[in-house]
Amino acid sequence: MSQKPASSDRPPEALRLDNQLCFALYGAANRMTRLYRPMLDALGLTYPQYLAMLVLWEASPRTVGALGDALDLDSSTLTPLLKRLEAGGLVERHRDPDDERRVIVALTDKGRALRDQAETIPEKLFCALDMPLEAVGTLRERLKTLAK
Amino acid sequence: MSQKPASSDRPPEALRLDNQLCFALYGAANRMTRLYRPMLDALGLTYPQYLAMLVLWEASPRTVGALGDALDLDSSTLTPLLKRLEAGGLVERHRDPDDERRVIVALTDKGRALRDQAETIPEKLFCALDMPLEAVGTLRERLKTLAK
DNA sequence: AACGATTTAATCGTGCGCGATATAAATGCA
DNA sequence: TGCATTTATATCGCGCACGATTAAATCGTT
Repeated sequence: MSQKPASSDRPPEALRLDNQLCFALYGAANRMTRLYRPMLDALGLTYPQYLAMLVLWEASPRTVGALGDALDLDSSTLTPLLKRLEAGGLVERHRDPDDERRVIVALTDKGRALRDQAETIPEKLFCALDMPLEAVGTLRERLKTLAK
Repeated sequence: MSQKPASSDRPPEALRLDNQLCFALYGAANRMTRLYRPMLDALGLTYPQYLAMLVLWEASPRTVGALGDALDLDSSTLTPLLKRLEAGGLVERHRDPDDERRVIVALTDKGRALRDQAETIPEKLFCALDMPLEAVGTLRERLKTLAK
């Protein structure tokens, strides 16, 4: 009954899009960005900018390097992003006098104030997800350790 | 003992980066792309190009719209990507004679042949993940339904 | 003090994602 | 038939991600 698949029977299961963790992750990440977009538009932030602001709301000032460590991004991504946040008046950037290689990124009053508007976002997003709180936590922790 | 957090005690738990499903997803997706990159470089493909090829290896030819449905991308993303695949000789694009609005994307012999080289990728990636097969499947299915 | 190695950030080019818009073909319907 | 509407793809601009490179400051060793 069973038969060894000939070359023409490919793709094998392993290459089917449906079986790819990578595609599930890719699609979920794209959909998540779309879910945030309308809320972040109201704050004048993009999705990666929002993540950078989360880091700064926890601790400001921070060096570019420290931000990069927290977000797992390097300066070629962060520098232009931070310049846009600076242009929007949310942060200030200046060289560290103690080590001129470093650039210190600090929230402005406007940047700190934006946190108040952001506070409603997690709740709204949780509702949009329509998923038990515990399941969200489980998934989040699983993703944190994925490929790391 | 307990105290109501004052305004200065923010950010509240809800805004902490550690608690964000969106950031876990963002980071995992970035890391996944990095994990694939060396393998895909060998095939001359980017990560989204690889996903498009997976779709075509399952069924070619397909219209741009059908590819977009499968990948959840629209023509503004796909058209340039497909032009690059065409420039690389992996696909051909031509208008559907039965409906001149549609563009049909078909694998070339070279595009079909690339599948042989791609076949080793899922196994290599699974090893790199270092995660039980069942856990990969569970995570994948969970992600498929996330925010959809 | 000198000088090579390391660290830190910026710059540049390429390829996504996607909103907004454009264009052309097909369809609906009065 | 004629014309508005809908559908399918393409175009354009912006903001990431990231590899490769550059430039400057600091560190370590002698």
